[in-house]
Amino acid sequence: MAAQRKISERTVERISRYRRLLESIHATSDNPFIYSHEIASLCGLTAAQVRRDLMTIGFSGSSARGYEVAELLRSASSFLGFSHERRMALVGIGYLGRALLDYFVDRNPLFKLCAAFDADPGKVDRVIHGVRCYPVTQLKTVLATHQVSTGIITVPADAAQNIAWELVEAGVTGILNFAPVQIRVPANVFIENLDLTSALEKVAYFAGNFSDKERTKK
Amino acid sequence: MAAQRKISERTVERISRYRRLLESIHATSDNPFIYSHEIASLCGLTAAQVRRDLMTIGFSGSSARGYEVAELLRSASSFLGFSHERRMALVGIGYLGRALLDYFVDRNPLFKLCAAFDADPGKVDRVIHGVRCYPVTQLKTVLATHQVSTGIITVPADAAQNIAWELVEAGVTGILNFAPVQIRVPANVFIENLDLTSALEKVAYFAGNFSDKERTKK
DNA sequence: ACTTGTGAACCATTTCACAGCT
DNA sequence: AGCTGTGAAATGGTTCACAAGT
Repeated sequence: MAAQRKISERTVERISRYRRLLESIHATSDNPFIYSHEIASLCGLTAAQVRRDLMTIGFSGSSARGYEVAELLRSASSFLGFSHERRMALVGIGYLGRALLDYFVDRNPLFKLCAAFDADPGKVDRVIHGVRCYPVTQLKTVLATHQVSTGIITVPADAAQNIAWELVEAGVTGILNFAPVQIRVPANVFIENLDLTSALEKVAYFAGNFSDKERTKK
Repeated sequence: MAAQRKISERTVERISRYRRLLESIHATSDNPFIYSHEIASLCGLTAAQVRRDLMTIGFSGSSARGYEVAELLRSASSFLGFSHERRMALVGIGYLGRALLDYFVDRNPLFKLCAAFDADPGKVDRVIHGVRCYPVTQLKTVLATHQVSTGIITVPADAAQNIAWELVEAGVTGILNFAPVQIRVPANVFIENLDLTSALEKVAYFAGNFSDKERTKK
């Protein structure tokens, strides 16, 4: 109980990365303990950052042996809400949409991608990468029966806002948006914009103007 | 000249978004001027943020009429380095790689995606979405002839570090990495990690714990 | 000796608030 | 009256540095 107030987006992202790292360590290494500086080095962060994050999710280690891998893995999973299944839907079955279906299906059994939608009748009424495809017109109905809480938008920019509204009306409270437009959602819905173009233009910018973000430690 | 020191990644990303917004406004609207609060509202930001960013790139508007759209568009393009062509290559022709080929090809004529690579011989020696595909073994040779400065990594996690090294050795100074691992590169190479899994897990986290990031203005 | 946990310091980014312009 | 440009304040995030544990 007593959920901590306001955990930052950055922290949640890092917890997700720690979790995957620990999963792989737990599967391959026989050392049941790990130090903050080891996690840090594997994730490209500082040890202080890792300790701060673990403090934030209320996880404690031992001064002598560090953190117990299995325990931390469990704790991070529980923090991220891996205790119950989460149902997701994707809208926009273009190349990117299909790639994401492939990427997310079966990556995590608790994140169930249970429906995909498209406005093009030629793309629906079939199964792609194991996910059933429906016409967008059926979005509300299908989402209601599947209890979907999270949506992924991969439609063209001009259609994105409408789709977002429909998702929200259908009960979705979290959206991962790949369309390169600012989408308005009610305050109780979380939206994460992944703008591939600006990501690439950023890389190009810093590739040109020698970056020196990496700093020699100490 | 007199390049301003240290422009933040956040700022560059926003400039990229402003630029695309202005491009569309320039094409569709006949009003040659725009106010900071208009840009802000269209991008989901505050007017102060927009003015600060434009100040950062050294662009000035007029108190009475705001910013000249065509001028600002030109200025943002020039800031982002759109004056000269930039050559890019993608490594890893899976579903995601193919989707990105489709996404980035012809999106911006100055960002030329000129080669794709894969370790699987069955995936190469052909043209996908207009991009020629080569075996990874030819990476260095092909990149050298094409003068590629920017790389996109969409290979599985365990192959990503090696590919990054090869890209760097071939002269690449900016990498957009989709593999969910921390990649080490020399300090003069810029790397941007786009981790789809942690993005989705973040959305799921905040979708569960009602976000209230949106705040009523004033 | 080397670790964790953490207040405090530091640094980056955003927002405020207002002078100055039109 | 309503805008821009910008110091200064506020906020948010990261790192320092050290007490305390083993």
